[in-house]
Amino acid sequence: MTGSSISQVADELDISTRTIRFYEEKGLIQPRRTTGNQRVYTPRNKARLKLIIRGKRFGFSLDEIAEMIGMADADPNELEQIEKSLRYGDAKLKEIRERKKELTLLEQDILAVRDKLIKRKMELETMGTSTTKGENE
Amino acid sequence: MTGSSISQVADELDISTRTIRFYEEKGLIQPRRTTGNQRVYTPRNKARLKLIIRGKRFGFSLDEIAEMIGMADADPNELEQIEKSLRYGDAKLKEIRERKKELTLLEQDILAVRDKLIKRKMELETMGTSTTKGENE
DNA sequence: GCAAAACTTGACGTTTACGTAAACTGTAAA
DNA sequence: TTTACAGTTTACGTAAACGTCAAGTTTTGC
Repeated sequence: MTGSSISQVADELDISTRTIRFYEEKGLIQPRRTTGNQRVYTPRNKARLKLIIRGKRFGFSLDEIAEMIGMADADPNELEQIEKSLRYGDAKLKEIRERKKELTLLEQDILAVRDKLIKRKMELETMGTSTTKGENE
Repeated sequence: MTGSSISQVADELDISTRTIRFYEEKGLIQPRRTTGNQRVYTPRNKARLKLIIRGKRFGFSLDEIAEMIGMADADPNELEQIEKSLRYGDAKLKEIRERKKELTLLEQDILAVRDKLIKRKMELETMGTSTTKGENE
């Protein structure tokens, strides 16, 4: 129930301790401290870090992620604030769904190239060593 | 059949001309030139740019994208080269599929936050104006 | 209880991905 | 042809996201 140290978390999530501290500087996480002032990470803190990393992998900037998280941390007593957060979250969800579609497009782009390469490979294999330059498109 | 100018492409793809020239500097595109040395972009060039932009949205660095594109440009006459490209492409496909899964996780993270916010909102609404500070979890 | 390992806060350095300005050239319209 | 706009290269500037010391503090293992 003690929680993890910063280097344990760094190992676990495969990021540097500097990165973790940097995210804290930016206000993305607020781990507790020991009496000796060392950072302690709960599972919840780790989940938050995972979310950040995940967001980053999709090209979201830390500022954007901060907003997403700001959403999570919004003072839960201000109705106005909650509604703003909900709107922001919904926009992000829409964006995420669009990216899913684009990811499929990217996948198809690569599959198309792959198909061409495979066809060309088969040609080369059945054709023996004759060096015919196929058309370029 | 003349192709587009750099600013036309910039408008079309919603990026700056600087960005387009920068991608060229990095070797990601090679548009033809007019007799007056101005860049001319074919639909194929544009498709390439779209692929770059798409890749960027998934957190791929320009260097990584350059590698992907290198795959597409591999000399189709060298069997060895083709096989290398295929392996590279397959690796990228695997990566893309992993990202798809993660994207779903990110979506779920945000949905979870959303649910909490909605619950809290309903509490506030039914509860009238009493300012009770709920527990923080 | 003491050295070694891990942690702390600065603070400056580096890379990526462009922005921006300068100084010049090509192109289109009146 | 001149004028104005679009394009070209070169080069310095910058914001984001960390990397990398340095110098001191805390924790841990013997």
